[in-house]
Amino acid sequence: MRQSHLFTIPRKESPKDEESLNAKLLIRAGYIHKEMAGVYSYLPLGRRVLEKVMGIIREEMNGIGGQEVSMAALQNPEAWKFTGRFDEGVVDVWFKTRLKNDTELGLAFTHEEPMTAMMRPFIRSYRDLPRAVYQFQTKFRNETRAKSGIMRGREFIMKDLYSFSRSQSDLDMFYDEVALAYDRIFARVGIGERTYKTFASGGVFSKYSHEYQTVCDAGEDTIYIDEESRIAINKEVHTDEVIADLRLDVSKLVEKKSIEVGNIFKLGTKFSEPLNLTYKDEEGAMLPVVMGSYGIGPGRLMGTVVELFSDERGLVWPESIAPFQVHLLSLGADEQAEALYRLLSEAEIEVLYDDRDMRAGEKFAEADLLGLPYRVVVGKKSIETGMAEVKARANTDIEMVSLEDMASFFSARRPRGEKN
RNA sequence: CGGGGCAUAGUAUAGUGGUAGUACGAGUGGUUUGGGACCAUUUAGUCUCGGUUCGAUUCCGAGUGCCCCGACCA
Repeated sequence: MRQSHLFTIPRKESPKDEESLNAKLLIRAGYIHKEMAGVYSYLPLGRRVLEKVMGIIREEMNGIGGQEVSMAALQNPEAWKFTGRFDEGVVDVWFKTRLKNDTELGLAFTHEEPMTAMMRPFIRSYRDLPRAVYQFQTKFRNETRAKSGIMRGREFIMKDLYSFSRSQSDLDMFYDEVALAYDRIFARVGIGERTYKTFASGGVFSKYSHEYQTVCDAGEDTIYIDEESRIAINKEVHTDEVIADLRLDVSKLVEKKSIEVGNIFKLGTKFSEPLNLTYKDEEGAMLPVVMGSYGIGPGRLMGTVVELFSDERGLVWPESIAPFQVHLLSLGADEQAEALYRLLSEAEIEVLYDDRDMRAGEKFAEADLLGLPYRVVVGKKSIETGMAEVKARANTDIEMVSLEDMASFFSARRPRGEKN
């Protein structure tokens, strides 16, 4: 993409109505636009990052048999009445609205009830199980206090996966598969080694649930980590019983601030029973389906990466989720830069081409702010030598690469998992 | 929801009970061109409502918005 066509404009100064690093940088760099407290729009660059994140999640969800759907954000209270969760006294984050005829509706804050109800006609016997259904969908939560930029908003996209199994043991198996898929997702996004599968409070059907907590000072959560075993527990379950149960040594636990980037939860029959989602087993007995739910917030994940990897000059994207792989800057060598841009584009390398007529300093500063993994500078020297300078955003090393080798240079560095 | 703070051009900030200033940005002309250049010129602003006052952007009250701490958080 030509930067002269990109409608967003980086700015030098941080917005005064943001305190969190992720919001400051993403707004400055033109990745997001703030609509109101806790509500952000994604601009072209931000949208591309979000798509990359969702692409990785999608691949991993499909890899464990997930089938993607897209459920409505407007919700009929009907299904919710079976669980009592339409009641404001039970769930206080609802946004509600009304039809012209005065029927009350809810705006999705999660989808257990509608999902469970939707699956009823499709799950009849044990032959229809197991199933895993997921979506990327906008959730609305009327938080009393939005905070931390895109980390805790009132409207956000969530990947929510729901599993449907015959038995608790089948659920346990699938749950572990999801856990492994989550590990792969966080590793691919670049935060694997800082992300801990963390024990958190469970529900009626299991002792614990698990949260994926990424160690980061900007986090809202507190976890305790045993580095040797990589076992972590949320502060909320930091009790003598739990520590004994998990055979942890209190003295070895290290307290850390962290961001909850995902969670996995065994629901059991908590929803299938009240909503009457049943199947017939081999003997013809009607049994409730055993369910699980598994969430990841792609936007929060993006914010976490910003918090973790940015430096004083701006954003620093891991290659796997960068909006473009290469930032091509022309410094007074437009002809060569144009040719290189065409070459890279033909090789299907994602390039943001700074074809604007601006001073070098501004181009460098903006490139640093945008944080694309590789910066390629085509300047006057390139005209004579046929070489361009390649620099990774994450370090200071500069490599000279000939213009004709550039496409294969970057093809070899293409992040894994990408199809093109 | 409890507590605290803030609200001035597109952005970031000064300042004053009496004609609102600076920087960046943007427009125009020119000189520049490898780390946010320079000159000239133009552009544009006091959150809303009410009160005090001859006069309010400034003081007072309410509202709204935003930020932070806490509470809350499938």
